[in-house]
Amino acid sequence: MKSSDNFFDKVYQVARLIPYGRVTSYGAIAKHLGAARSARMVGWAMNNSHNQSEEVPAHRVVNRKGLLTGKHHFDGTNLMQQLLESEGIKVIDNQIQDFEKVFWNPSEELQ
DNA sequence: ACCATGACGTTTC
DNA sequence: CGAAACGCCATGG
Repeated sequence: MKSSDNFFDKVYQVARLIPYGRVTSYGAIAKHLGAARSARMVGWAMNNSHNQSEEVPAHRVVNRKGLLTGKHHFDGTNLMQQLLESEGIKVIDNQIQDFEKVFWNPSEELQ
């Protein structure tokens, strides 16, 4: 356990706030946390999300292009895609369709 | 303290 | 329009 888990904790909390059928990007979360240039850290936090006691919907977090870059880190190869499709999100070849439509901006939606 | 890595993002060629 | 390089920042060795 780290002392400055605050950053990671924030990422996890925001990730859990993602509504059903919606997705967000690492940069959006990072920006909302005040670390717009730490988008990579958000991804790193997701990598550590398995360390968290509570489950984190990391499958709802993708890169700015709407590409499931992190699907490779899931148990299955297409688990992430299936989870998103299960929520009504169209995913083709690791690419989310209508990404801007399902995009969830924490800074705006959460206000 | 320094070097290497990473589920990103933006700019440049 | 597509690919590559650079930048940013935190964690680990």
